[in-house]
Amino acid sequence: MRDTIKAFKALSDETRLRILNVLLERECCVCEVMQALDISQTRASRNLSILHDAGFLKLRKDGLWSLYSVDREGLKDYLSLLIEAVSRGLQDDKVVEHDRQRLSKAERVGPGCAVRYRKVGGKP
Amino acid sequence: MRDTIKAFKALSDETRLRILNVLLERECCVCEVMQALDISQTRASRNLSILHDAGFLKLRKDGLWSLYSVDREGLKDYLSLLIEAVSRGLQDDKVVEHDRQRLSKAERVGPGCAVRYRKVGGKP
DNA sequence: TGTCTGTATGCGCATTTACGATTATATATT
DNA sequence: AATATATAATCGTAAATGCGCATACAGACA
Repeated sequence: MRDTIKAFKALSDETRLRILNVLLERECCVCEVMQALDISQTRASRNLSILHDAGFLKLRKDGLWSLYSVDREGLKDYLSLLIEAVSRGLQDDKVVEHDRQRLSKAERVGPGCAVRYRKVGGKP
Repeated sequence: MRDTIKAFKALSDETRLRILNVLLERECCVCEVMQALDISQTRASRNLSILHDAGFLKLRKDGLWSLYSVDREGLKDYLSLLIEAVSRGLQDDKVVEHDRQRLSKAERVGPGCAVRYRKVGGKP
């Protein structure tokens, strides 16, 4: 689940979506990204590394340059895996499994539902 | 782009992924969700509304109860649209279009690349 | 070796986010 | 109408996030 969250978090930022779009055009070094988006070097570098860390980018070093890229098919496959995970349920996760167990015992109207979260006395 | 970001942001949180998983089992009211995840009412309600606002959940009112649900196919289709948007590029977006234009003029080695972000004097 | 250059990293700050506690709203029920 | 209950909204706070500034790091080359 942690990786899934990390992946979605990487995609939930305007700068990073813009970077992804630019990289879909072609492989870029950091300074090309900063030129394309008109952002600072720090900002470009850090968001590139976030996307890379989340598994969306490939990194190739060429001398001084860090060349980031993303192959469309690879990205599509990766996203498809995420879709499967979400739409079928994260079955291999212990937390989620525990949730399901408790759900089976959950009652729509029960003695300990929302009641305990209300002040007993009400307004005097 | 704003909606895309909102959707991914909704998915990049453990509580909300857990909620989604529970709702994939069956339709639930808020108090069932809080029982299943063992979380507070406030927390359950707020995160449910975030997922709903992002377009992942359907809401049905029945008396006092708010019944949230998600149909697997609908979710899958919705996620597929997001994937398409990301993996093909957000073409209908003005910001992104502008980025692409600047990219076409961007140079891998240019006079105003990373240089301007370095202190001129160096260390004395 | 020393310097130049592209990239990465610490640090501080402002903004955003998630949460609990409380209060408000809406629907039943008596 | 009065009360009870399920849910939503508000407020304050702690943690996370994004960014710029400055600096560190690594490769290229004199």
